[in-house]
Amino acid sequence: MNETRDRILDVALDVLGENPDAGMGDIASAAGVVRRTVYGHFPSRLDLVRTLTERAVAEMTAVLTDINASGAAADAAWVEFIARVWPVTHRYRVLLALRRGEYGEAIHGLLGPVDELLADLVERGQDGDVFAQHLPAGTLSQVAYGVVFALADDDQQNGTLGARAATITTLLMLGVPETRAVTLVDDQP
Amino acid sequence: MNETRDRILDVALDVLGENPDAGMGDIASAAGVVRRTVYGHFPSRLDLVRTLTERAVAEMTAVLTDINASGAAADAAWVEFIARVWPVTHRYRVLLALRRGEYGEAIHGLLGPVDELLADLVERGQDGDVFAQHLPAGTLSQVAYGVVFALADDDQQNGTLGARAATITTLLMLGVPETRAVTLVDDQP
DNA sequence: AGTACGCTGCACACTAGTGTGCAGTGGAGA
DNA sequence: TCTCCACTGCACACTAGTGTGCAGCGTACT
Repeated sequence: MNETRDRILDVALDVLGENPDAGMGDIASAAGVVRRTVYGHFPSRLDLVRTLTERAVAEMTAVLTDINASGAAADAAWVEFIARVWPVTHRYRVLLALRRGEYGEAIHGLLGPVDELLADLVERGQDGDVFAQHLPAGTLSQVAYGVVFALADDDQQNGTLGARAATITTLLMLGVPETRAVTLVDDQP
Repeated sequence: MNETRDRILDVALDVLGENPDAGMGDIASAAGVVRRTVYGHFPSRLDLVRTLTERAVAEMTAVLTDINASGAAADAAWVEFIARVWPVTHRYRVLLALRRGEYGEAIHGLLGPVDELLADLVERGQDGDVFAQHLPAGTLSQVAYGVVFALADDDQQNGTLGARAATITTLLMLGVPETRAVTLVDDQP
């Protein structure tokens, strides 16, 4: 049930991914529905965007808490994190744009938990001398996963090639030596 | 002469840096001037944005061609590049936002020359085995200087601390080993 | 057959921005 | 002093989006 609502959400992710300033009308017609119908499911544009964000945040926090609980080394945990979120990263590339822009404030709040989990992971790596300390954990984690989104955005076919490159690039900037980075990535099941 | 025009441009850089969607009215009042006056100098919003971009591009291409002519090694050239553009990078952080958004097409075109020069520099480094090859030169250069802008945006006081951290972070992601990166940065006059 | 419900296709009011026209004002320079 | 010119302050027309109201329509379920 609610297939129209789901289709609107799916399509909105695409449309807003292409152009974060797209209007309700654009989303509606992309979903093969009339604008009025979208308002039937989401009272306001912000509601739609918030729902989208909550979806994304739920997925990412699930992965991150799972990984954090596994007690793996920070660098291995990072590799697993990228490997697991990569398939959906391109779909959620819109998050990058949403943090700035109209609803920045509201969205930023929702992303808070993800930010914290990532910062914790990076900090753990820095404390264990696995990651470099040229930047504070909060900043480094933000920039690193910003790079992941940027690369996912670039990698249109979203192949495994991109996943490997993204993982290596971020490991490098986290201060992991290239040889170790390659080993970690190739050990991935 | 034209001090009002210059003030508008300066202020616009700040205002649009804060909020890329700011209107002509916001820019005008921030410049202590009435909206109508802004239109006196710039026939349309796009004209203003284009002028701003041309300014930034001119500065960056000047630095890059200068460095490219010096014939330094790619990694040393990169360090010099960051050192020289860093002081103005925070001012031009708006460029990040402008590439997407309303005038993306137009702005992207203007940034072309900068993109090419950067890609050339990175490619030179890859050919000489100074930089890693996990990503094509075009992508790697884009992501790396995206990180520079992101860090400049984060580093509110825009101190030399940030410059050092930004340089090291980007060198790492370019595949330069940490020891070498630190040496390069500390050799900087 | 009847009903409930989700979608449609209009209508509307409202907001916020862009870009233009034009008369008026004040100060700097010939 | 007179003139030029930049800036002002208002008017306006236009666009593009948001969000709402309401009658109608078709389909699926009972």
